[in-house]
Amino acid sequence: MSKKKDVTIYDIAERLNLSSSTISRALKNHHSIGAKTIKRVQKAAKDMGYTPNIFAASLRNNQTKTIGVLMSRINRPFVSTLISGIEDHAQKKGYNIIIAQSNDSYKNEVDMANALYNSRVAGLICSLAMETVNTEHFKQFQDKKIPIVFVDRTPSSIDTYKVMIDNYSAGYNATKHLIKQGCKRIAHFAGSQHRMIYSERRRGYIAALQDHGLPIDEKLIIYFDSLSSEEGVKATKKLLKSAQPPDGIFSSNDTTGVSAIQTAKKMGVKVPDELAVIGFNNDPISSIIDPALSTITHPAFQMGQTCADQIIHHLEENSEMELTSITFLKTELLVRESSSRKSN
Amino acid sequence: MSKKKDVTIYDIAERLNLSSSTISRALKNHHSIGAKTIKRVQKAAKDMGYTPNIFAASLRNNQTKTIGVLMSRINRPFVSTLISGIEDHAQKKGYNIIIAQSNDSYKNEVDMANALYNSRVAGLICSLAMETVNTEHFKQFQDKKIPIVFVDRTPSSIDTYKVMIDNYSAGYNATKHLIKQGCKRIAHFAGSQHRMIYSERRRGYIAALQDHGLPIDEKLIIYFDSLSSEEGVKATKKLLKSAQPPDGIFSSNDTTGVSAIQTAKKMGVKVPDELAVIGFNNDPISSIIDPALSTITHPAFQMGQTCADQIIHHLEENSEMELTSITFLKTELLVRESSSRKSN
DNA sequence: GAATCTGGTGCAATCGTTTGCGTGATTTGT
DNA sequence: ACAAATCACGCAAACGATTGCACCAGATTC
Repeated sequence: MSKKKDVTIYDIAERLNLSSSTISRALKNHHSIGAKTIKRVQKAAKDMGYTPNIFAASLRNNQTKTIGVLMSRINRPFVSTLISGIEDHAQKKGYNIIIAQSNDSYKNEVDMANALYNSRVAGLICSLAMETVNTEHFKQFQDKKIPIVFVDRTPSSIDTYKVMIDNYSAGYNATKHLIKQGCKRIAHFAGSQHRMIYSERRRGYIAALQDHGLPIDEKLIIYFDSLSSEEGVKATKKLLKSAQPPDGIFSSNDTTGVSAIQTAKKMGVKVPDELAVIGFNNDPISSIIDPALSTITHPAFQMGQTCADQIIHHLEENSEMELTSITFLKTELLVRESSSRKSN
Repeated sequence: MSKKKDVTIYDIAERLNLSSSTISRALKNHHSIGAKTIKRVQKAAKDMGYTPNIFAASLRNNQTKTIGVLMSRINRPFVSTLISGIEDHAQKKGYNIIIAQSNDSYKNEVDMANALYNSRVAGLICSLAMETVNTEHFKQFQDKKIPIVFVDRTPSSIDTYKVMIDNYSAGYNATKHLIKQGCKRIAHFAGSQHRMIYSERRRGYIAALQDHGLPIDEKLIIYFDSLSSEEGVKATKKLLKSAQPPDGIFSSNDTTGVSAIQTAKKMGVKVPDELAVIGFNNDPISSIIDPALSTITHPAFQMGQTCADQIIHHLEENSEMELTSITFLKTELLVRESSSRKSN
């Protein structure tokens, strides 16, 4: 019935005949408080079931222990694992995370960024929506010195913390691997070129072809809007039906890579012998498809941890200077059947 | 450099020669404030870039617009989609969600529950860890009248909001489907029987067998700890090598269902003709495996929305009475090749 | 013209923590 | 033994929004 009032430091103070200031300090082991007093206070606090009121503290200090996380969509293997990593590290450091998703819409991203700003998060971890070009909505954070770390889908227009993989090298290696398998006409499933992760993968693909004396054929580069499975099927069909079909595909994600395999099989094209395929991300589906899809592995969980670490480190060291840094995490080429030609 | 102070209602008051109370009221369209004043105030607020300080408000009102979400693991298709649904609805209603994961450990669940409690969330949405038996850690929420909705993995020991599917019927239907396909010896991959969702699926399985005059063979029921793919492979091998191998498997999730298919294929057992398989959840992998895995579909996103709706509705209507209700969402039998015998 | 309303606004206390500064009491140094 | 340093703690003012109550001018009523 009666809403039990929470116990406050005043209640403890009264019980112990001390002042609230002493309680406050004792609770945080302040050195100016006697050791026995600290003991007494902490014991009393526990006994009385004291819970600090974070609102009062946040109000007073004008800061929180909450990190905002803004992603395109939560329910994708890479993203959910990333978040899992963020949560893991944040939790260990005593931070909460509050999450929001843009659904890859620019408008939503802006709205959510504003909402997180209004929630007065201590820091922000963000992966851009597919659509986003303008990044004005992040300026408010910068103005208030709220650290931002962009992860995976990073903007080139903002200098701040970035955690990413070397998409260029990954794209290069994936393509090179196909070349080594004997592919001569390698197609590329490219994502939105606004997003650096995709343009870099494409750049790696191009460079690998060039370095190995293969021609660049723009007809072999298919640009996707969302890299969805439907798009993958459509593109594969078109490619395989064309006059000079490819003998290899480097796909910017696993979803479309899997679609390529499925479509090829349906059309009677042998994978990997007539068409070698490699994807990107190492999603669960990549190991389930038959033949299993070769891919590039992301250390998603670790990326999440790294993001959280960067933010928290910045917050705690209050290093106003080094507001920018780019961390690259290792990727690996994971060769499976979809690109392993027996002849090799 | 200089930390720009946030603009407060006092700043607006000063600018407009009004009092802070008037500003506060005008900002919420309080009826006792003149219409022109409201206009002026709101315009000034916008112009000055006013952002309400949620800590001050929360402190004063002793309530937040934040919902805690406690899940086993975030990076699983079902869970991440669920969260996506929660976020979607919460956002529309102006609530934030803060998430935590137990990693299916009881100890973590307790810690996280406490952390969320200390964060003073307005409500809690939780899906129990595999291990959890004791639910003491939720009592504090109940004592403070903080609404809880359990989703999917619900406890039987607490009367509160619950959002779930009818696992009994789903299990019954899945099993019945296999029977209709001509299966005579149907195995069941069962999850932890502490979790009602798994015991109910098992109960449905048993009932379906009985209703159709098939014997119950405990040797055909395999109890899993985590329903992981490794466990799935092991169990399938054992079953198929046994003296009387099953001709059908009803698996409590898709992960082990897929493992069963893979293992059967590897062992030269034809799916579905020699072994029909049906899973649960409709994870992405279920449609990728060849033959595609029949399964039971969960409306995960909608479940998330429903959870958020229940909490928020409770919060806003302040209905102290109806503290309990169980919502069942529809599941559907999704028949794919892994259980479609040609003869039918 | 006095009394009563009413719409519009201000006063001041409150929520619980934090913290700069001040003050007694005890210890140290010489 | 006395000044100085150290220790342990309390006072009181913030932090920004909310809200019960009081207040006042003008409108209405008799």
